[in-house]
Amino acid sequence: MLDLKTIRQNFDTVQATLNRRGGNYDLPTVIDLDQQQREIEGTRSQLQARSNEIGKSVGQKIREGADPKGPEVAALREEGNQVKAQLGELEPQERELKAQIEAILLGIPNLPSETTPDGKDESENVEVRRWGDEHLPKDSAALKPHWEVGEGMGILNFERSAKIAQSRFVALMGVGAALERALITYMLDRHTRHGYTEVIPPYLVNTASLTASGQLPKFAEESFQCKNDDLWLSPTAEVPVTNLHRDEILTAAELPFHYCSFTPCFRREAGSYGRDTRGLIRLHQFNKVEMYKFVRPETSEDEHQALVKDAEAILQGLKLPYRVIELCTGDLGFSANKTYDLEVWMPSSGTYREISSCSNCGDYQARRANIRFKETGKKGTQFVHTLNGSGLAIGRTMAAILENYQQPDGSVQVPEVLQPYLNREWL
RNA sequence: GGAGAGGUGGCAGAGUGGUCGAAUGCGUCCGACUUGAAAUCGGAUGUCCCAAAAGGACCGUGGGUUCGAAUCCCACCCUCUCCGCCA
Repeated sequence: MLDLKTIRQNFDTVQATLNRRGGNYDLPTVIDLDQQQREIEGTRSQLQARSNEIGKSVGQKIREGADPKGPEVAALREEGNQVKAQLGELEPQERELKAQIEAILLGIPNLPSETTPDGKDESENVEVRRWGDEHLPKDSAALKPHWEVGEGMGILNFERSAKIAQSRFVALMGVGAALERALITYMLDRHTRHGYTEVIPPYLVNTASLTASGQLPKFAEESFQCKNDDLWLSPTAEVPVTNLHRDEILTAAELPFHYCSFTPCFRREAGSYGRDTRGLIRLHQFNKVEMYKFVRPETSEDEHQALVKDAEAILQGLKLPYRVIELCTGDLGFSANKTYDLEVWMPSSGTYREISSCSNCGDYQARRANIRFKETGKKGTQFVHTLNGSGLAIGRTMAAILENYQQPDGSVQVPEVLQPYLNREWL
């Protein structure tokens, strides 16, 4: 959520920065409503002050021995009732205005960072670097797509999953399930060794949590909802982990918090009918290891770079070729001010596919979630900065392994770093 | 699912109609004592709105009673304990 005070004081700058994303955001209305609200608040708080005064003096008079039913007290009561009647009109107006402002603000995305490149859509994203050209498979043309490999080996089963649930689900069988588990463990082991605290959060989250991290109210159709309860299936560990510290005041000394969290993720993928219909790329349920940081504002840019490196380390460990893309303003996610995507090489299609997205959300989520920190000895509080990044999406990692480690004879080699976890060299 | 208890400041915990934004303890900060530290003593210390003063809001949430509500009434949410069931 953007800071109302900032919008008020730097209207033109905020509007211009927001425009870099494209799209239309109704800031003038916010300002207008805010002005109305503040006017009413001024009047209301004066009336409130008078009402408080009356209340106090009634009490005092009675204590001093005035007749509670006498004319002196009755006059005050009468005035009190009048003030109250006026308040009764103003209060609902003010509440309504505040609600309208809040509703609009919750629908406005984060401001892009100054360093985020301008662009209208993903075609204008900027490649930052590539890694692992020496690991590119030799004869890509002969390689099969990962679903054919997996189904051929009997480790991926899409048909039966459609029977159990729907399309866009998969069952992992035998060594496929073991590979999934090995990847999860490998990633968590690596991140915890580098100072991330492992978290297994609830996979069902309430409306307040989804609002805090930015999925609601705008993207309700993207999440699965439990009809009988105020609960949704979490679309990413980012949601529960953000809310670990919702409505908390942390102390400066305990920051930063670095978390890593393995969770299943559930997404309706509404509006992506027909895209990536085969394979592991776009499923309603997938596993992911997420990294998440709560940091002091002045460190967030460095923490962001480090986060990307931590995600890259997984791909490098697996020797999977990838490139790093910086998203342009038009492709930036709702809560992010700056995002790097990691895209892994998929030989069967000859393309790089997103396997990790590492975002700096600045204080945007922290405002929505009301997560602040306090400097000991200093007055007041500040919002923390939050960052999140996949480290990595497990299903897509498996897809990349099945394709990149595929041999001409159809067998698949196990990446070296996973061999200890799987106790085998070949799938 | 049945019965009961409870939600108060960073934490613990008092407060059952006005003098309560809220005792006390812990924690934190400043100072004294000390070579230094601990202990001890003195003082300070909630958050939010408003540019700020003044003022206002906030004792789970939302309503109600009252001149006046942390305190009384209603509804809802959540937590805990016991019983039952159960991974």
